[in-house]
Amino acid sequence: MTKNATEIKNNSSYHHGNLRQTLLSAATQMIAENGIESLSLRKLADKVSVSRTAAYHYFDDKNDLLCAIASDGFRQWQQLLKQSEQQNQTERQKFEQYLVNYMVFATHHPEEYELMFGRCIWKQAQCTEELQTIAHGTFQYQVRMMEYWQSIGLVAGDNPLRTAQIIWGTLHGIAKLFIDG
Amino acid sequence: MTKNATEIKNNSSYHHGNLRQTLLSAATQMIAENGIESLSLRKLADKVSVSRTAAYHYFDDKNDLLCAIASDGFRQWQQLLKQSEQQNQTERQKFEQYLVNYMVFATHHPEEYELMFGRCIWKQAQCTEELQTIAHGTFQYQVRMMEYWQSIGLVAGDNPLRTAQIIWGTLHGIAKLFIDG
DNA sequence: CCAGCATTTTGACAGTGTCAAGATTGATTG
DNA sequence: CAATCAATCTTGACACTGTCAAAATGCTGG
Repeated sequence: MTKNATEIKNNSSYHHGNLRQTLLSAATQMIAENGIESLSLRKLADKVSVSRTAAYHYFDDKNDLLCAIASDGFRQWQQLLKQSEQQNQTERQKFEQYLVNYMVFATHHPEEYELMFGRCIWKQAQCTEELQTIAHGTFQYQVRMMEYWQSIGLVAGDNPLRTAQIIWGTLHGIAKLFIDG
Repeated sequence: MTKNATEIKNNSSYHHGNLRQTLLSAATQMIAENGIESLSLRKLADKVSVSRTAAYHYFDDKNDLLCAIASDGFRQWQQLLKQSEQQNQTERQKFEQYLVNYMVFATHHPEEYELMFGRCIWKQAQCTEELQTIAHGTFQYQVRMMEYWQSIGLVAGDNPLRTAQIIWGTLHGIAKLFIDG
């Protein structure tokens, strides 16, 4: 039973303290353990020792909660991108690290990855403003990296958007193959 | 209200006649229209004018029904593969047709495609024997095609399994990008 | 005609998301 | 300090879901 600081509950009080964060991290953990589809708001509430509808004060919806988790995932992932950009020396190393990072993230957090890129959120305009923004941001970030790599001739082609799309698609496909088998 | 022969119901009788096929095609249609997640056995039963648990005589489970639909999808797809192999002349045409067919199938039947390749079936051993067999078959079929193409030098590489995996992954990724946007 | 069988229905249960109304508490102001 | 208020959490309720057990129905061979 490992608890980090965000999961501490003020036991003695009716009010929780920081329920929103607690819900988010508990839900993320449950998803990582048992998959997205086996996460229910009620089980989540049980785990956090709170009533079944408590989450509705912080999230419109179950979908809204999932979007928040996915947003966190994108934040985390973008941080990973920046890291790999700083920790390596040659541009080629950075590019390779970029590819590797993608696969590592996807295979180490398969359920969260599925949540971020899978249909269950993006299908029909169920996507939060916030999620859309941050996801778009990370994609733009990658397009800019690609643009630079193409400008210095490290990657072939002259249409960074298209190239990024293809590479993303390829990595996504391979990652799914790895995950699903 | 277009009905094909498989959807005809023997209205006057308690017994349906060919409920299994009727369920399958009605479910396929509903999935194509409103997505996988909005298909419920009860709505399906309503649409077919039959009681909610009638399907359980033909399918163990909701999952079993989905697997049957996916199996049909694979059959249909494999037929498409064979067609493209016969209708074209040069090997290069055949290869290109193979790639095109994949994308056409994925973008024309996005929901069925999602069902076939998405997680909702393949996740945790929820996959039917039949589905596993036929899916494996179509994949093997493609590996053999790839093997041939590599043997005549049309496609680079000498490991058909690996190459097929990569191409599959790539196509899958790009298809998902097309579908989800 | 009737017994047995395949097929379909009814009843029931637990689980789910979600809304409306109430209960509790910490903070704010007079 | 006490009263009020707003934020926070809980209870009750509803419709919907998948699924099981038991009953009902109709077809079919003897």
